[in-house]
Amino acid sequence: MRWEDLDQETCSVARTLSVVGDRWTLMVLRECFLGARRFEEFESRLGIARHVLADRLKKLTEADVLTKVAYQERPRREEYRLTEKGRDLYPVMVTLAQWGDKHMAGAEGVPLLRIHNTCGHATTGHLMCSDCGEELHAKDVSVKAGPGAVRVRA
Amino acid sequence: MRWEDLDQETCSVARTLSVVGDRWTLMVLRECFLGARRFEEFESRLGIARHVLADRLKKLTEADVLTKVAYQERPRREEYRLTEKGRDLYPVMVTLAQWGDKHMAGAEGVPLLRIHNTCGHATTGHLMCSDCGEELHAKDVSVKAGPGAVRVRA
DNA sequence: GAAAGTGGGTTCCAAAAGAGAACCTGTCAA
DNA sequence: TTGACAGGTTCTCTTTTGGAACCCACTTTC
Repeated sequence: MRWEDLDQETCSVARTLSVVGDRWTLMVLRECFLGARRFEEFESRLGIARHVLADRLKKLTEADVLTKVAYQERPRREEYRLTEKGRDLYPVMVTLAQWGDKHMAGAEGVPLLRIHNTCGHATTGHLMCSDCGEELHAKDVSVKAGPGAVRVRA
Repeated sequence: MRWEDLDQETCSVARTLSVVGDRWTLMVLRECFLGARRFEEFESRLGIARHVLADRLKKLTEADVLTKVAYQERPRREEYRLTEKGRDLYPVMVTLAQWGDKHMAGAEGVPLLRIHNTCGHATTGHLMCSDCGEELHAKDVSVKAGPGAVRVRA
């Protein structure tokens, strides 16, 4: 299967990955959530090849995950900002980061703490059921074909 | 920067992506959570090139995300199962799927519903603060250098 | 007013990774 | 003895990266 065909899949994970599942794309988005906006910033923070960065920013903009906003005229300069759709990827970032905190941090501890400004404490996000409020674990969740299922998976 | 250097980064997202941030790896893991275990199953469900699949399964096994378990002797046949470390990636899968549900599903609706067996209802996971129990949103969370921070980021 | 700097790219080449198909290895069943 | 099955490996060809150089519209400095 070619990567470009992924968005045709009857699976939300596959469809999401068709947008952000690339080697560099999630790293670019990480920098967005950490405040990066300009081409130069992304390049120097990530050490990514410039044409690859240009391509990823273009694709993310086309996918409406980022948007270009002019921050000066003459010479016109534009920066990239997360859209609402892009900000909706925040839970993905947090869950990725937390897996890294748990399984990839060395003896020296986690590199970055997340502070919940609302309550003022260092926080970890827990995935809770929208219905009963209990924490969701893989073993307690099964899947069922939804309205958009073309074929049912085992 | 080369992809292999990512696990040296002082960032849990980068470190996580060094293990699962590959084009195909997350698709392989999706199938694991949907019940796939055998080489043949992964191949036919994903349409992935066989040598790429072999390579990803090997790397995931080396990273202790999957483990090989013999399910028959003579001829010896082994299947791949998620380890505890692998199952810990479940929140990542759910958040990816939910983003796809929200932003990539067409008019026909979401392809797959997740049922929380504990309460019996179709569920969506919400990321809640471990401390105050409120839902975590990007705008309410800031970052701070943790004990494992080598250099502080802006 | 020429030279250098800035931000955001594009172009080039060599190297690495991917797609697709064919082939290999035990083992059993027909 | 021929085939089938599961799980790979090997081959060739195409696509994508990594890294460096170049470009362009302006501005600032000499």
